[in-house]
Amino acid sequence: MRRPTIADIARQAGVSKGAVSYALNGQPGVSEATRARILAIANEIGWRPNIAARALNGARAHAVGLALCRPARFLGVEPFFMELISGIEAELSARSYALLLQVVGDHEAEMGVYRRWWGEGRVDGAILVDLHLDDPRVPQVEELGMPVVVLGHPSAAGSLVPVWADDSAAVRETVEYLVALGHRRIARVAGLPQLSHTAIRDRAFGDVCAGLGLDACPIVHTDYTGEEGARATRRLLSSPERPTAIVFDNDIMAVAGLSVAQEMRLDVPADLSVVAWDDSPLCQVVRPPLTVLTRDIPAYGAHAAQRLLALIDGVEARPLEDEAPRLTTRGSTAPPA
Amino acid sequence: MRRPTIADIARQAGVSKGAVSYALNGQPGVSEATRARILAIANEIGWRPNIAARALNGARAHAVGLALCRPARFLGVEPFFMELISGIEAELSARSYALLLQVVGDHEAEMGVYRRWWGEGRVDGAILVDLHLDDPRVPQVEELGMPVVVLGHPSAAGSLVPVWADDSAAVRETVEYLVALGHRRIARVAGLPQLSHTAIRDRAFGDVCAGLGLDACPIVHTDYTGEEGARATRRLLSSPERPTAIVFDNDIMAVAGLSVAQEMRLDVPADLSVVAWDDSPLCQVVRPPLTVLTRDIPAYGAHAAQRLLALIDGVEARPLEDEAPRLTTRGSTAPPA
DNA sequence: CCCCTCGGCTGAACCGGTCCAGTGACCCTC
DNA sequence: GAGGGTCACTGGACCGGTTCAGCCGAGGGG
Repeated sequence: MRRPTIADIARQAGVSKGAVSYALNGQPGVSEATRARILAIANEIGWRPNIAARALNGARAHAVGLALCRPARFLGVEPFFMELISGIEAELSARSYALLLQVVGDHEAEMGVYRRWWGEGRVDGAILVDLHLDDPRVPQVEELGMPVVVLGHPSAAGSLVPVWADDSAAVRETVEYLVALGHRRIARVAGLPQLSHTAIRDRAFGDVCAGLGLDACPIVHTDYTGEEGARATRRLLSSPERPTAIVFDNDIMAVAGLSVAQEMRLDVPADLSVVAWDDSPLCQVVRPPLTVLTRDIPAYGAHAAQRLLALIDGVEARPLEDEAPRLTTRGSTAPPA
Repeated sequence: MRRPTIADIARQAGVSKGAVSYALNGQPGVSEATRARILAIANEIGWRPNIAARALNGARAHAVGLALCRPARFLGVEPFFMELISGIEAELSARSYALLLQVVGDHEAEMGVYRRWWGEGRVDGAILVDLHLDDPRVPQVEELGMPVVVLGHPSAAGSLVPVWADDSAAVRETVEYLVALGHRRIARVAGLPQLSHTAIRDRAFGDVCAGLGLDACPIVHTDYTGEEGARATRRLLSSPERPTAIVFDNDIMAVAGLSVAQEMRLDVPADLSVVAWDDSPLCQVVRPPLTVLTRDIPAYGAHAAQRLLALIDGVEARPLEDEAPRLTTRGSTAPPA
């Protein structure tokens, strides 16, 4: 059962292919009566435009790409990506754009994917995530000439359109809140040090702590996994000057840290306050529920998709600073005992 | 800067388009010398085949679709989908197939997506997940004539190619293990009752409990969220005949249940044993670490992708029963006090 | 009444590949 | 040395749309 084409419609309607094309695309050149007849036939025989044929005429591919460059076992852990994707999706599907997804092993493979997608005309643009310091992808993508929106701070985005949130403000809010509660020894269990947002949060953390005249404010870097989060927490809590509050860079490490504290017979929040970055159902089911830095991740994705679509349409896409993460206090933070 | 086409290569090599096509596709019809020359030129100018042009010749779209039909906030929670996707991906990208992803609100929208993808020639096939009892998508997809692999039990897959795991065996293994430990009152906190795998697990649970002559073995249905998992656990633990072991249908509910038990001053595993379905880093960071039913989810996705690619290639794709989930015991299960 | 305009439509080129029929050139063979 | 076969390659149709130039007829203006 062949898929119907405009030639089939043309034959049935007794007009030319050209007329059918005009009718179906809402362009002038056919009378209303003919247009209605053609639309009725198209509808009846279940015609759909063949995107390949459309794309061949220099038109858009009506798809954008997203390549994720973290090992599968890390990806699954964090709700972040799934939420981000659903936000991107919502925006794309409203405009009938498809999302091409690929999980890659490293940046080289990721660039290979972009080159292929772009070269084959599969996508009209892409969204770059997890920016690194001096990210090699930025100049390479710039050279490729593909429309790209970057999820990350403008300082690392080169000439690409950035969509970002003010992590520094969030760090400041958190530390100031903890200090207001009476904490003086605050630690940070951070993610991968080569990620640009890790660096930004690190610097903000250092600056705020110094500005408030706090004692040692150690930062430990991890790979975002529960195991490393647990190990980092164990180390921090075993030190002679153990912190009374720890800020974690994601939820799974925060939960792991919570478990470690309880294992070490420390009461949370009396002996240790815990803050997690990014809210997730997980943070609310553990006891005590975790104080978190909340972001609207789907909105974040949606905004990136909007900017990308604008870019593809040739509209000048301006950088977008999204809402800064907000501190949501729950049971895991309190004045130190 | 226009993308190079085979016409450009032909001009530079001084041959016809046809010869270039043969050379680039490894087909006979050109001498090795000419082929080498053409490949060198193609490589030099960075030529990539335009998939639209290829697809137009009745060739494959070289993409498969996956539509996920759960609200975004549920999707993010479970690592399942991300792991599944990365497994599917690994198989697809090895064959240079792309994955089209869409998050939809309901089955009707999902069918709309499939109709569009298939009608537009965007995909060569799709993978159907989260089968329901009497799933309306099955007959509709059959009618569409699109190659489809179903992740779910053959009994619900109609004429579509199923890839599934023996959940019944996993349920049996779990209950028998708990009974061997000395448990007599075992409960199950299940997922959405309309899902076919929930029904299968429910039935297996009932059968095994009855077969072993156990007392009341209640089943509570939820929407997979931590909140409902917590509520279900609270209800079960408040009943006069409270269970000494609970088997949860996912990890987040198991963690929520664990928290509820600890809140109610019940010791896990002394007063209550907890088993989670699907291992995830989460299960290992909480205290005690959870006994789980482990599946190799990426492999599951990879197998589905393999079957789908076979189907697309016109090879008869046989149903595939994947490995049954294995019980991995950790600290959350023990003989009842 | 004739010319001009314009709406409505046709026919064909075009996008970038694939693939088939056909054409020489060359070699082998009887 | 004529006939047949193979090899290497060419030219062009084709896929399913879009788009443009051009054509025809009706209606309006002078």
